[in-house]
This record gives sequence, structure tokens and C-alpha cells, in this order.
Amino acid sequence: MANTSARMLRLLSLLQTHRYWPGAELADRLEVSPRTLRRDVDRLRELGYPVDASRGVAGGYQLQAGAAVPPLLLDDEEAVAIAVGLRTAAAGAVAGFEETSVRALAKVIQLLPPRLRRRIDALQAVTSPGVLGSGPVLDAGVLTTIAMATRAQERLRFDYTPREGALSRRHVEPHRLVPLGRKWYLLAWDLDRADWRNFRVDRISGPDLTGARFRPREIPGGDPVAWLRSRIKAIPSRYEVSVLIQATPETIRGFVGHWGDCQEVREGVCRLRMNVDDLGWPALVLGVLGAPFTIESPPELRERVRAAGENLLRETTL
Amino acid sequence: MANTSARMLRLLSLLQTHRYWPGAELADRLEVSPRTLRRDVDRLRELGYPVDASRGVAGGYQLQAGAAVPPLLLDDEEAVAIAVGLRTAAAGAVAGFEETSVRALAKVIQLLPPRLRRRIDALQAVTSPGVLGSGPVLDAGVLTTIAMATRAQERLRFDYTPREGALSRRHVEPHRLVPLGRKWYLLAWDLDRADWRNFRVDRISGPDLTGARFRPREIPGGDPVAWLRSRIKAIPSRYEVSVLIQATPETIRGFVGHWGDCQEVREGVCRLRMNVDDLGWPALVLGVLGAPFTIESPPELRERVRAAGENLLRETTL
DNA sequence: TTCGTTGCGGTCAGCTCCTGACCGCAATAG
DNA sequence: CTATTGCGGTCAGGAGCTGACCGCAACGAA
Repeated sequence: MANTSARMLRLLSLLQTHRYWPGAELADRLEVSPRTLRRDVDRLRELGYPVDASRGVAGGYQLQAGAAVPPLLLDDEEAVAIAVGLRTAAAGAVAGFEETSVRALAKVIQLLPPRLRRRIDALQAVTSPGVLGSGPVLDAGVLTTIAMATRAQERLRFDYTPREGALSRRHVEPHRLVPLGRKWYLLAWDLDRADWRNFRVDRISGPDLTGARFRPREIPGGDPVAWLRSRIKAIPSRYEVSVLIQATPETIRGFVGHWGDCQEVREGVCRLRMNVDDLGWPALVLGVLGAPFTIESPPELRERVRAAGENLLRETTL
Repeated sequence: MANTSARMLRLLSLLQTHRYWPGAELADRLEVSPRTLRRDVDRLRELGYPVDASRGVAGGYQLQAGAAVPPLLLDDEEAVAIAVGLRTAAAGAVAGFEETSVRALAKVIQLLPPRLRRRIDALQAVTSPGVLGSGPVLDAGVLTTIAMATRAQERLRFDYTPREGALSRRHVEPHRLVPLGRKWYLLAWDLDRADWRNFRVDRISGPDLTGARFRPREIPGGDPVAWLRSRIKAIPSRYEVSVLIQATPETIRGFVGHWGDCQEVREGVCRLRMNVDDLGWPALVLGVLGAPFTIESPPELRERVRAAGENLLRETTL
């Protein structure tokens, strides 16, 4: 408690919160003399954390950005916000960040006190609406639990419903979570079958950490992603969509964000390209934009657009 | 360097990464005797970080979740993932979390080394698509800069384009960022006008931190949100959407997530309610679901859906 | 069961380095 | 110019850190 290390952490924490601190106040809070505070600040600087100081009336100390990421000292709210944000990103809201996000999430969650975990779970329903038509909605709790088990090298039990076949309880050593073609896969050593298996995360339910540690086995070939790709029968076929739209690039980007690439081909006309699994999404973008358009590819989109249009015009009485 | 504090941080960092560490290896890495390592572990425990130890062959140390959030020691990737996730959440991907997210984001960003900030900025285009039809797309960089200025109590200059009137350069003391009705507002003391003003963040461009500190003034009344509400002429009128859809609640929730409230009114028919600023979004939902529906309110939605349907059926050649 | 491995914690001597007090100096705002 | 605030040198005292050594307690494999 009266420890130097603890005091340094508290000092870092103080510097991370308010931003500008008079030296006297810091010294007071840390219950040391101003001289010792100056020494502590020096120590932080030696550790690589750039602490700025300004003199004169209303001078003070301030932690700046440095070369390394300093230990983040978070309060409850911030920690929850970070976890929620990461969950959203992991669920696919930010393309290309799924895996990194889920790794960071596992780290954060593991360190979080149980009460905060519960708060995050309670907010589970509040995850992003996903991307329309992006396929089955992933249970963020399931994903998180698996990520934690993978990270902690803990055996995992869960219920699995294969594409065809009945639900069964599995017992595995989770090896790695891989996002592939908009879906999450768990690559694991199946203890009952004594072999490597992959599982689609959206088919997993009721995951339980067993608490039993294991020594990670070597994945054959060494590259989990390559191995997974070779094993998955069908990566969901994707459509390459290309349409011309009579609108400004800004308007279009406002709707599709980064989910599509928008190029102006001539004054007032843009070519929008996107890769999707489901054609419902581009169809509706066209509908809601309400601008004249031409479908270049794929042909299936034309069918889909027609069907969507007819459905929209056919309001019924339920 | 050979400091105890530094060593404790390194130990915490090690315990946060791999998860299970044999004592001998930790002692080796920290270049101390095993006895000292045990003492360091004890110190961590005294500081409130629960470090588990298991004995026997393959024993080791492990950091568990405790009562407080320990200092998060992140590597570059994790830090970037967190920032990107928070940005996404702040941009409105997670309802109700905008403000908390932006506060946490400001904290994280400020501590991040410049090279990581650049990486995040480079990923700016990769923010979430927002919610379709949610209005103007917010520049995450602008929002972040303002949040940093607010947090750091630094004066801010930016270009502002009011709803009516010409662009002008402003110089303000940023007081608070408030998300209101799906838009962000900056509440600030305008230095040129010597009065409180509020600014819509999506009308702000080219924000610059001046580096000049200021002592925060008292907002009249003390409640920034209340003050802001009273000043904003028109909070964007919201529509209360209510539709009947012939589909299971699960299907509908899979698409709308938490953005709507879905109640089964009778077998196979649900009532979906949502509050939106823009009718494009509910129109999209109806279209993508592709199920029979009845619009209960508002009447404008019927127009909108009809227009979208007709537009879809009228492909042209551009 | 037995045995090896690994963590636990007491004790001790040595000494590092932390602390507070005191000082004069430098930068900054008004 | 002056008050305020941070900077850093020096010193003496002592808190507390370190490594070495010890026997003990879990744990798992043979």
C-alpha cells in the first residue's frame, strides 16, 4: 500500500484521468512530499511515459502520448464501453477487424471483474444490429466465452448442431477462432474423437469453461487458417455486385459506408461495387436510395430486386 | 529500468499476455531470483490483483479477474482494435453508448503514440456503415479531435457551416460533447462572441487543437444536456413506426437487433415498433425480410415503401 | 505409494535507493 | 516586477528490497 509501485500506478492513473494536475495536489493525493512527487514523475519519464510540466501560475503535470502504450487505467464505465465496442467490432461491424477485436476482447474480458462481465452480458441484446442480411446473428456471449477459453488454454464443452445430424455435447481443446467469409469458425482438438475438428460458432450453444488446462497441440501444417480453408467444404459463395447509380458519391457513401466501393464514372453517375453473401442488402440499398440505377452484375440481383420491389408494393392486411 | 515499479509493470504485462507462466520462466525474464519473483507476485496480490498459482509439475502463475480493473497493458494491435471499436460504438453503432464510448475513446487516443493514431486515422474509412439512413455520416476524426480537446481542456479552432449562413472560423473552449437524437452536439464557450454556443458536429470541419489550456467555465444551470435541449430549435422529429410482419420474432430480431421492439401478436405475426429519424431504415427492414407486412403507422412510411418498391421495379439504363 | 517438481514463506545480512528537508534557480502569467 | 509553480542538487536516515538458504506443502506421473 505505502509501496512505491502502488504509488506509481496511482500517479499514472491520476494523470490519465483529469489531464492537468497541479503538483501540490498530486503530492497531496499520493500523501508524499512535493519533492517525492517530482521524483515519481521523473521515474515515469524514465519508464518512457512522457509527462509534460508547465510552470508558473496554474502550471501542472500532464501525461502525453509517447512511444509505447502506457498501462491503461480504466474505470468501470470505460471498461464496459471498450468491451461493448470490441464486441460490436468482433461481430463484424468493422470489416477486417473481427479477429483482432476478438483477441483484444478476450484479454479485456478476462481481466474484468465479474460484476462488469455481468453488465456487459446484460447489454448483449444491445449489440449492433449487424449488417442486414449478413446471415445468422452471432451470439456475442458464445463468441466471447470461446475466445476466453482459447486464450486461457482451457478445455471447453458445448452443444453443437452440425449442418446435418443431431445436437451433441462436445469436449474440445480450443485452438483458434477464425473469421472466414463472414462466419466464425472454431478450430479445436476434439477430445472424444481424438482428432482436429472445426465448428461453426453460430452452431455452438451453451459453452462451458471446464477450468482444465491443456498444452496446445501442434496444428498439422502449422497454419490454422490454411488448414481451415482446406477443410471447409463450401465457403459461402459471394456475389460481386456492380451497379450504376445516378447519384453523387457522397450520397451513396452515406448509405453504404465502407461496405462498398463507390467510383464516379461520369457526372452524376457512380459505379458501386460490393461483395456480399446475400443479395437482399444491395437490393434494398437501391430501393432506399431512390435513384435511377442499372444493374451490371450479377444477373441474380435483377431477380432479387424485382422480387423485393414487388414485395414492397404488396402491402397486405395481417 | 532496474526499478521495482518497472518490474511490477512488466510482470503484470507478462501475466496479461500468455496466461500461464512457470515461476522459473518469469523469474528469468525479469532477471531476478525466484524468491524475489514470489515476493513480486505477493506484492501484486496486496495491490488487489488476484494471481493464481498452481503447484506441481507444470504449475505456474495466472492472473485472474479481480474486484478492480487492473492496468491494461496493450500491444499495438490491441490498442488499435480498441480504438476502432470505440469509434464504431461512438458513431452510433451501439445505441445508448455513444457518449461513454467517446469519452473512453478520448482517453485511449490521447495515450496512444502518434504512429498508432495514424493507423487509426488510416482506418477511418473503415468505420461502420452507421445505421442506414441515420443521417449525415459523421467524420470520426473530427469527433475524436473534439473529444480530445474537451477532455484536455484545450481551446479549439474549427470551420463551421451553420444551417443558414456562410462558413466561418470559430475559436472556442469546448465544454462537452452531447449525443442527442442521433446527432452529436458540441457545447462550447465561443471566445469571439464571448457566449455559450452549440455546434452540430457534422457541420464542423478542420478542427485544430490550439494547445492553449483553459479553466472550464460553469455552464448556466449546471446541466449541459438540459441547457442544450432548451437551445436546440428542433430536435429532429422522430417517427414512431409500427408494422405487422408475418414472421417469427427470432427472424425479425435477427435483422433489427435492438433497434426495434418486436412482440408476437398472434401465431406467426409480430408487431415491430421502432423510433427512427429517417424512414429509409424501416423500409429496408421490410424489404430485406421479404415477408408479408402491414403498415400501421406512420402513413409516411407507406409512401416511402411504395416509392422504394416502384424504384426497384424501374431499372433504367445509365 | 513414492518421487520429482514446483510454489510457499520464514529468516538473515547486506545494501540499495527511497524519503523528506532545505536550498537556489528558472519559467510563466498577470 | 512579483507571485507562483516546477526543477534539481545535496544530505542524512532508514525503509524495504534482494539473494541465499531452509524446510514444508501441493500436485502429478510412474
